[in-house]
Amino acid sequence: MVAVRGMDATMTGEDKAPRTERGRRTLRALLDAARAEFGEKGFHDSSVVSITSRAGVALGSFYTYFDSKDSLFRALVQDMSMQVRDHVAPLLSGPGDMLAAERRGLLGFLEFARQNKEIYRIIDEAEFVAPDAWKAHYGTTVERILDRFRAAEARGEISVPIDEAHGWAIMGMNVFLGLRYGVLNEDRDLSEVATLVNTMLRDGLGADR
Amino acid sequence: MVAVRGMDATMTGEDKAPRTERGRRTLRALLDAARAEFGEKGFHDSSVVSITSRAGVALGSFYTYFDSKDSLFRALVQDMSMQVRDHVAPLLSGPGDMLAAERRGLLGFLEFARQNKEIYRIIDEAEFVAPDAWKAHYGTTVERILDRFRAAEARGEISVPIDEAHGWAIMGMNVFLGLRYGVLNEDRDLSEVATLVNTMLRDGLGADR
Amino acid sequence: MVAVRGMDATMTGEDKAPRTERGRRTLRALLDAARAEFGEKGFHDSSVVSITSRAGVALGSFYTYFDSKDSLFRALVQDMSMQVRDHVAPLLSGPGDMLAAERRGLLGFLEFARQNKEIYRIIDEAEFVAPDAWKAHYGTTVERILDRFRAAEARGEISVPIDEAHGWAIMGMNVFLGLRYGVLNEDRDLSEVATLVNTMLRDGLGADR
Amino acid sequence: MVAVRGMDATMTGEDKAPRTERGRRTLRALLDAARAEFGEKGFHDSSVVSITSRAGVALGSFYTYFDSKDSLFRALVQDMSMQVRDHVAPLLSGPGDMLAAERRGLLGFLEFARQNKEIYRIIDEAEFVAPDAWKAHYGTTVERILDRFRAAEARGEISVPIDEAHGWAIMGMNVFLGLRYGVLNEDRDLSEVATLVNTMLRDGLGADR
DNA sequence: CATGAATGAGAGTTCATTCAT
DNA sequence: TATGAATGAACTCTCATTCAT
Repeated sequence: MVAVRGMDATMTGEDKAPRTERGRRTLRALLDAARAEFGEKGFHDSSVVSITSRAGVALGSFYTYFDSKDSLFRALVQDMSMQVRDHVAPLLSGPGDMLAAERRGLLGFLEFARQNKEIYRIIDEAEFVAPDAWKAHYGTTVERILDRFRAAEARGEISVPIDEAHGWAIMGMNVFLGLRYGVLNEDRDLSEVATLVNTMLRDGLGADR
Repeated sequence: MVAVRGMDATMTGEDKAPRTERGRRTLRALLDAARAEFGEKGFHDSSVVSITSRAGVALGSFYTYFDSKDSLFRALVQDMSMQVRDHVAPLLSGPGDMLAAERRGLLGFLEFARQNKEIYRIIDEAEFVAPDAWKAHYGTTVERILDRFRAAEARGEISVPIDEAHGWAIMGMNVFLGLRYGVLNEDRDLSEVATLVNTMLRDGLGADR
Repeated sequence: MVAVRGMDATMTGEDKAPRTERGRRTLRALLDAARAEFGEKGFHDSSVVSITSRAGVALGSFYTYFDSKDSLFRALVQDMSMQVRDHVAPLLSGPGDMLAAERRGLLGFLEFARQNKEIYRIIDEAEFVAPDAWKAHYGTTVERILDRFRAAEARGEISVPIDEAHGWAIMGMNVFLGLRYGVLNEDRDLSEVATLVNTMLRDGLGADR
Repeated sequence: MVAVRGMDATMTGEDKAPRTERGRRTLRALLDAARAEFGEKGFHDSSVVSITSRAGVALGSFYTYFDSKDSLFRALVQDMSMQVRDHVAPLLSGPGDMLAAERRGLLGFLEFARQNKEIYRIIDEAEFVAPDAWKAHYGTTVERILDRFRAAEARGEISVPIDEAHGWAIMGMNVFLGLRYGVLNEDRDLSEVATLVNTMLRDGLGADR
């Protein structure tokens, strides 16, 4: 069983929070089942019956904890989003300059994607199933990237004035690398990939140096 | 009515090609309707009835030309894929070095995404609806990027040895920029974005130059 | 409402057995409705909507108990098959030799066919709708006939060595007589028919005796 | 291509008779295709498109010759019925008494069934698809049997007074034997089966002789 | 006569959601 | 809180038949 961090908090305001220990267990079982189901089959091929039977609870119990299949999906996206961040954030602080930190962060992300392929899929499918949740995730991700870059800029580590577009570009890079080397294939050493891309990010591809 | 380039050719081998002029018109109407429908509502919220009524033909006529809703979607993805390429390819040849060409290509892509938001959505949703078509599209896109980069490397325009990962990174950048500045919002001058990112790609972000 | 003997048992292994009393009632209603519907209109002109509306339940409830229209039909054939046997079997034991028993069995069968015309139709249509169920029914019927005949042969009641073909011949006779005098018309005294045929079976038609 | 005897005549009064040689060829192609299709797949799984494409003619041409799928089926049943009779009838006249003739007839029928399995299936499925055609076929078949038997009775070859029920009984025997040893399996020498059953018919099964 | 595109009623099936127990 | 039967709208797909060319 996968620990679903902070889900109780996440649910405040939406859906229905459990009041007993038994309820807490049922909720957790449903969330784990949903994560597996959505990860494997995608939102539309997943069904509430299948999720409840995976979870070992009755169909009706689903609606004790969630308003709808959609709302479960949204709750899941929020949670996954937090998990990614929790995994990557600590790696960003540490010795060295911003680019070194950024390399550690990317590597951590690639490893995380490889070990949690469902999370990747769920978050990405949100673009079509729960656009708001998708935007919330990628919007704050860009914000964080930009915060780091602007701090580096202030410290003089970066020579070009940082623009929002830099954030989206970097994020796009990371996401596609995660998809290609984390999720779709495991045919590559992730550390190598991280270094390669980090170098490009630092020095560019131009020959005139 | 949007011209659906080469769809007749695309359909060879799958689904059923029309043999009369009337049939050709019906097929085109269906393709245009489907493109609009899928673009607006996404695959799962689109329905065959809705597509046929948009197209002004009877429900049954759909199955005169397509084996299933899925197969129409796949045909559409293939076609959209070709359209993107046909729009961008010519921009890549022209004066200047590879990075200049790359900038023109990115700008063209961003403009195309802004003007053809449905295409963007359809291709991206394919990741979840028709993974093979998605892989075909992004796989060949990466190949083309790498071909260009390797040629530039051979000419000495690039100082680092090009690796497949560079291709995925660049593509990810472009895709997310297209999404952010082409599809989601029109709040930004695309030329500016293209320049900004192209500069980063050439020189990197590092201050040590 | 017709009692559907042993259907609960029959359903074990296929389709879904009800777990509550209410479910049991719904299942029974569906089976009764299906029997009437298939009997009247045949498999292909029967529809699931029509069956459920006859049964007074919602369309969706059908799929709570059956995997498909086909699987209901198969379940029904199995059940009908058992009903015929249950009706005829007791008549076969009793006073007198095998031919006397056989006469009682045929008469019972003819009467049963006349009173349960739907059963007749359903089992026979299975030849085209559910061939395996059809073969199961007629295969075991022949086996039983042959068992009885071989026993009679062992007791010396029969002068010719019994062969499988005798079983199929006798069964064919019975089936067509059931169709003609039980199902298609009621213009004949069944006892008379049974006697007539039984006599033929005992003595043959040849004059040289 | 199978010659479809007398179909032109059969069609008089129903459907539309061809007036040109070309039309005659198209009609024949359709009939042959339909016979194969119905024989293989049964009435309901056969489709008009499939029949026309087997026949190598356009879908629309079907309705140049037939009023409907049903009416084609009926025409086919009538034709098959005649074919069976044409095959069996000559065997019934010849040397020996009625029982000897009857044996030759049964053998001919079994062989015919084995060589023309589609015919068997089509005629039998008529019970559920075109009951009138079915009754016409089996009704006249019984009549013919009874005519032969009554003649034999008049000649003193038969010791029991012949009743209609004898006809149905004999026919049922023959039909099931045809199904079992002609259509379903070819594991048996047909001549042996015919002899066996003929003997039973002459002498009965009783031991007291 | 031949063609094949067009039609649309109708079928079987799915599944999120409700609710009585 | 848990259960699972009941519901019915919605959907995809089939196919006999019509008809303009």
